[in-house]
Amino acid sequence: MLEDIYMVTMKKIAELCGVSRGTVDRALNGRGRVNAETAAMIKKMAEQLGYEPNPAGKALAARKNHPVIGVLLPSEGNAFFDDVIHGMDRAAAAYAIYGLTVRYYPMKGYNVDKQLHLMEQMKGKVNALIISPIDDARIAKAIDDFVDAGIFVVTVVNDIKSSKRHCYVGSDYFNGGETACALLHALLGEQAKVGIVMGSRQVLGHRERLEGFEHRMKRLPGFSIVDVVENGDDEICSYERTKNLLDDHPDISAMFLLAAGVYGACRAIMQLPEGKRPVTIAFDSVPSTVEMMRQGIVKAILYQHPVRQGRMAINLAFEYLVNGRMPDKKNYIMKNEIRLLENL
Amino acid sequence: MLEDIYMVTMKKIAELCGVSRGTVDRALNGRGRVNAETAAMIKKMAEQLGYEPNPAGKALAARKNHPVIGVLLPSEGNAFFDDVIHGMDRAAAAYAIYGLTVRYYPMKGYNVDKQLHLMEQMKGKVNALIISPIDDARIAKAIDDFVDAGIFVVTVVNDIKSSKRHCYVGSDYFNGGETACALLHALLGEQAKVGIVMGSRQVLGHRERLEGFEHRMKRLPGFSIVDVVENGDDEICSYERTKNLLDDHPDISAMFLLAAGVYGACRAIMQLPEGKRPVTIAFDSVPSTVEMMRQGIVKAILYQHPVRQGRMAINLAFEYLVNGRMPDKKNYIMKNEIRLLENL
DNA sequence: TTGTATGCGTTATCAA
DNA sequence: TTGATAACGCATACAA
Repeated sequence: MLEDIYMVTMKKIAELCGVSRGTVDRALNGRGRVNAETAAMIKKMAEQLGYEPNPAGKALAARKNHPVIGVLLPSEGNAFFDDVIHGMDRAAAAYAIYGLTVRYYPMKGYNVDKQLHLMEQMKGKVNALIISPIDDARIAKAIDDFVDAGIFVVTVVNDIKSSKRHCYVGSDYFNGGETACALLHALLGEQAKVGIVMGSRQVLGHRERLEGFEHRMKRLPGFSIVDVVENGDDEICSYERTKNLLDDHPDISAMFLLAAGVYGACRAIMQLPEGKRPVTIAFDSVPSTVEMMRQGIVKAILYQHPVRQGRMAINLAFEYLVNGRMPDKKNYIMKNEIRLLENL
Repeated sequence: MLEDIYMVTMKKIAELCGVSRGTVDRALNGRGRVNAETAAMIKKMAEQLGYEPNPAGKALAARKNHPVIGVLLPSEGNAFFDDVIHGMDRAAAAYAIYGLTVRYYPMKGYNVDKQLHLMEQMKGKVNALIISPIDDARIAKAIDDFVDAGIFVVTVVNDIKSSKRHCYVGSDYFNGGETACALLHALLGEQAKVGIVMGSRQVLGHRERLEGFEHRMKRLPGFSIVDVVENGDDEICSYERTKNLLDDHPDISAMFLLAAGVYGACRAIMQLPEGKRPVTIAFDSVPSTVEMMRQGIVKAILYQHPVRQGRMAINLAFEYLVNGRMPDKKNYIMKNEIRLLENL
């Protein structure tokens, strides 16, 4: 009987220990005001019986609490986050019955001061923080302050490993780079001259993708990276830099667009005659990229389950706030999926 | 305040209607023994206030009920279902606190009489049926009997559209075929002579995959199907038929393994000299197929989220049994993902 | 330091 | 046909 382990209730423990339910509650939840010996005895008993608190009971009793999750994302003008937020909204709707509220703090781009400012605003207003942090020491420090103040912190999409955040939900960027390289290998065969367009070396995920790509490439002697340009996630810049890249290196046979700015880069690629265009792959199925797949410019994309990332982040915060459950892993990593136009 | 709409409880409705909570319960849950007019009034009030039952309350009260989900799968000796069952187990563990039990009825292969026999055994013992049905009129009839008896029925992995099943969880097989064809196109370019190994034309999903492949191929004049062989999901048969296929058609440049028997087919392919081997793709990342990817025989697979399929099937049954919520869709379709060795 | 009473929202049982 | 009451598991305010 699988469910028998859940049949262990506080009431039962109280009976077995010959104390009241209140005492059991205080002992198990460390609320103090309880004899040290009795507490030890109760804890031991709970341990032995494999007591697990019943979430439904907790939820019911906690109706007066109205925990708030604060969500801080650089989502303005970044279509990828639309899907992340969609996942969050759906999860939030499901948990509204527990009195859970989600409050969004959107920002544009990767300005450290701006992000710090928003974090300052959130202080005292949220019981959990979901953040897509900039990879910066000051941000790490600010996150640690939240954790030290007893706030539950989840990083999503981007991570800061040096911080005390409770856990991370996102993709494996290094593996994304490896997979991209293997994909180009599968598409092109043994020989390729690759042009790479990235967002910014300031962004940890972008760097890791590049490293993953290079790492996988070591096993491919016929592969070489012609050049790597940065577009700062800006479409116009992406267009210009890609145009220059293609002009300078007419021998490029593959393009790897490892971050935003896909549309701009593709516009530059489209200027080449149809037979001369490099095989192009990109990340994420945002609308403009899908359009470029329809046009035949982008051959395949790597998909990182943005909706699930959003849902999972809310999930973890919910479990902590409402059920008092710590995440059982430090990292929740989504697979990098390969998608063609056919299986978008 | 988003959560205010959920603050509508049965108690509140009872007060507003000037009746007791018991009456509200009977009216809203259609348990009978209630005056038609009062029932209508209560329902209207609940509707107006946007009443949503509180799952936590339900869970607590439903501890006395022990709903049982019966799961009938042709899982014996089929590694794909291991993942499906894993997803079910995890979901079941999460719902055990609601007193939910899952009971498995495994079978081997696609014998209609055997499946009917097991369904007969389940009668009266389960409150919901999750089944991977054989595409047969007698099975459809048996499913209808369950539905008529008030049992909630979910088809998973395989479907019978002609039955009254409440909903289907699985993949889009036609799209899987299309995607496979597009993938081979991406890997091989414009020219390909394709050999196809399938399980059985008796299996709806296999037929649909083949149709999807053929449909997508219409846009590829350089593509042709050399031959289609059936292996009955048997490794030895798969090996023999594939061997004959390759012997008869030395010009084959691509192999599409659209069902089980991947290992057997690969063993036949391995007998060809390394430079002469066709580009091979297959479905599902079962261990033996993964091994064939490591060996470099299978270049890519199509992945159909088996774990999520299992989880979702349990989910739907749970929502119905415990929360009384009908599924909001008839079909829950997983994406066909493309995976290389790198992103398995 | 400990016990008791009450309430959260729903359902089931029994009495009216 | 209805209403009252207890119960599910947990948390908390208050009494002892």
